[in-house]
Amino acid sequence: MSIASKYDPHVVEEKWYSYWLEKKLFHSEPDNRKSYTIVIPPPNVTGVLHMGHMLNNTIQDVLIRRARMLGFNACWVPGTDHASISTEAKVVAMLKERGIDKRDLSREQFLEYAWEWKEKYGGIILKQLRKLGASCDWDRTSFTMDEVRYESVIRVFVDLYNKGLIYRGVRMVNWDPQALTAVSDEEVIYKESHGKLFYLRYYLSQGTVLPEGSEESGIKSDEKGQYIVVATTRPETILGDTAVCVHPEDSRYTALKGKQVVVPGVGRAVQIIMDEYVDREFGTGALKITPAHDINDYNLGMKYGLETIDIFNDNGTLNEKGLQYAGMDRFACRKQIVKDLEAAGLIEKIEDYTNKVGHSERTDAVIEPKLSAQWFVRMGDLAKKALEVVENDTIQFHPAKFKNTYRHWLENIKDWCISRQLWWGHRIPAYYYDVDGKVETVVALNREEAFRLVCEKHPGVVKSADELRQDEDALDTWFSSWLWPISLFDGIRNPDNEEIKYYYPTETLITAPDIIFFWVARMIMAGEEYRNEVPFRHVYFTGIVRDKLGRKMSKSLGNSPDPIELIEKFGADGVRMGMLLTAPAGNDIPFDESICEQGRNFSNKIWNAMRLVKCWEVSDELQQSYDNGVSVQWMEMRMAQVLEEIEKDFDEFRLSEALMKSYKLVWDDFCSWYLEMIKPAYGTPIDRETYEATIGIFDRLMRILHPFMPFVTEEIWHTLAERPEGASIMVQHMPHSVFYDQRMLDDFEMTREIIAGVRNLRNSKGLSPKEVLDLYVKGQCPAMFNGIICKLGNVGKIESVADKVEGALSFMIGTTECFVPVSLNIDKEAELKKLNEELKYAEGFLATVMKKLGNEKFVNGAPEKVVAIERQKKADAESKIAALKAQIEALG
RNA sequence: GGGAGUAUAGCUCAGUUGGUUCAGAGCGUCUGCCUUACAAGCAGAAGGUCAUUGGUUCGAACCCAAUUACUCCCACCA
Repeated sequence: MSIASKYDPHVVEEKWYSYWLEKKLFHSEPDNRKSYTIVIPPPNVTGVLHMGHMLNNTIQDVLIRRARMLGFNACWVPGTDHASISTEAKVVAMLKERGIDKRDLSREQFLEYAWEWKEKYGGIILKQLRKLGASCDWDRTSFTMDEVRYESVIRVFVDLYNKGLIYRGVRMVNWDPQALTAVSDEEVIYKESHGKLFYLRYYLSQGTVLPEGSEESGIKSDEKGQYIVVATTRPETILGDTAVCVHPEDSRYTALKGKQVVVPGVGRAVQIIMDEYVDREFGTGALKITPAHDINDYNLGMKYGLETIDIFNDNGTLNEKGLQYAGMDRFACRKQIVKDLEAAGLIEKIEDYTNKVGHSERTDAVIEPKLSAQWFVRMGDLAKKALEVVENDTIQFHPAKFKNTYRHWLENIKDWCISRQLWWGHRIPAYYYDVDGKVETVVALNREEAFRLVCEKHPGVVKSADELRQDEDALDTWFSSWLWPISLFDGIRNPDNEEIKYYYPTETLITAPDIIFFWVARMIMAGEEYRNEVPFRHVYFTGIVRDKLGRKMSKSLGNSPDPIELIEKFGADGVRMGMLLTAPAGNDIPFDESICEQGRNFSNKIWNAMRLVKCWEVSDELQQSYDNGVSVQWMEMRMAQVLEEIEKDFDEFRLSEALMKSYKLVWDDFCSWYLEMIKPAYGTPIDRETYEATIGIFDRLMRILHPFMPFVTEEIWHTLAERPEGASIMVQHMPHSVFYDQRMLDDFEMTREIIAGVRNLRNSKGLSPKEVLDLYVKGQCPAMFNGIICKLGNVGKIESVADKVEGALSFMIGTTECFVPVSLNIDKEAELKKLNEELKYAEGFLATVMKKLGNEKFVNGAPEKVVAIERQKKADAESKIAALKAQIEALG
């Protein structure tokens, strides 16, 4: 038979993926089996596969394939996310390249381009997932903006609004005065910039008299009166000042409590407020408060009921509140106001100062914090329920340490701002109209419905639906993602449909820990609100894939390998295995291409094991030998033992451990031991019974490995035996652990050690593996595997002896002495040295044991079992020491 | 600034309720082998003061405290 000695994944992977698709093996329909559902964390629709996806989706595939083989109705639903911010940014950039400015387009025109873009690049990432072997039910592929998902999102918005859980409020946004739009936090780039820190004088209001002795503190005075000094980097914003704040425990300013100061150059008297927010060390410890132009100031303004004075126009020029500076650009104003204040003697000093200033990623303009009306979801009750189900382990986190992070966030949660100043996304279904010069709002599923509501509320005010003005903003992308596990099965629009009842709740969510708040927490909230049930039972947090220097993978660093190229190089199975081996849950993965080599080598190892087995000539006449019978028995038991461990690992989501154990079971136990044990001598046949047993074992080993390495296992499974048309390993039963005899396994461990001892002896003495040696054993030794020892150690005969053998090399396994007579001269010096070292070690060991046993507190305090073990150790050590001493004496 | 986490062999990680000499695995390294499935392989070996310092205990890699270093998340420095 001619089978290539190297496994070639390329043909195999193509072949089996098409086969699986063709036989509809990934597709799921509700039936009477138990469901096992995973919903994919939807990747950005215009994204391309990176290493993070590889890891995440490999894990999902492992779990879903295993569930399928365990007899569940496994359903893995794929889909993509419209990702408002990043997709819109990409479309804007694309338009710019074509010489089109977004501002010149209408909303409709822009969206047309955006959909065009989506059609062109959307879903590339899903195609790439197929290369990885992902067993998604592709018939169910969804998009967060397709019809079902769109309607679900809008319905939820309307519903929450009607329940009073959605409201409109004020919030500080990052305003780009050049693009005339708000930009997201992610689009703000903080740059170091060299500016000045201006120290301004705020005089106390006329008539204010401070008590004696306050001069040496923060309060100064000159001919014009008493004043305090406030430091600022943005002197132009004093036009919007409505307070000055100091720390309540700052002794320099205690006298100021309840007093007022005058904003320099503006003449407005503002109150002094006291709050612990102020950093006493910074500047003079006094802070000017401009609620309209700084988020912290805004919060303080809310807390103390301060007036909010917005001094800017949208384009960054001063408005009428800017007094004589109205119409000037904000930076020109800064220069002018400094000049004017200096002239008026209101500036104490100016220092150089370096700080970080936010710039717009799109236009590079300096970001202006600006108050604006936004939509919010009330988090109170939703958060409470979401916290509860994680605290009481209805939902389990793996690893559990993320519960802490989760708790902290939910306990300090703020309302969720869900409006975004974007076009690409779900447009907010709020409609505005005017009644007596006042703007009124209705929220409805669509314009017609809105019109109907308006007619009820204010009959005759609005003539037609077209007159209603719909909100220009789109919803935060997470406002659609949080419904994903429900909306995928149409559970929002049709809450009682068969699919949602069957597939929901899903089983496990696999995601990265950095979106625990954005996504995980909110899905839990939505699940509680709309299904009254958690969306998943387990959350498996993957690590972040880094390069081998520990840096995050990023495009700009160019340190992210192309997963598709990796698959080309090492095969999908190799890459999958490489990723999983170094990826315990929640740990970051320092990724190095070379770890995929181990996976590739393993594929090859299995391939060659198959080659070996398939090239044996099978004899029907030959009786199974005793040794072969024992070998089969041992392998079966060993497999049962490891399976037990693997099952436990899966229960605890220790996937790397489970894979490593499977790896060693196949490579070490099966290939290195079992196959060597039963391998017939060259040119001789193997008996049928052993052969069939071996095929059976091989078959089950492939099933164990299948979730990790789907392609190579399918290929080999088909090679091992004739399979009916349409058969596939992916729908075979996963082997279960069965009873095994621990004694027999322990005996074999001893056998292994004896064989290793003999081999080691050869190695260290330069004896050829071809030279047959004899073995004499003094002490306990299982005879069951003697034939195996002879075969694998190339031992001629094994004899049990009562006394030590003169002139032989020796080694000890526990308290058992093994002697190997050799023809060559024994190097007495070296032997003595080795024996003395062992003796020294054994005596040291005995000493520690004796110390323990001599300690009354130990003997009385420790459990009996532990003491008994110590006594046994003492006895073993003593007999070992006696044996070693005897050997040393014999040599010397 | 607030919160969370990590520290064990050259690298990546196990180590379950404190109790066997418990200090482990894989990779890498070194030595010897082209042995008839596989050199993408086979047979062996070496490698660690369990970050540091104290404490609790008969007994600590494990529990407690402090220190040091690193990582992540959130908020952002007037």
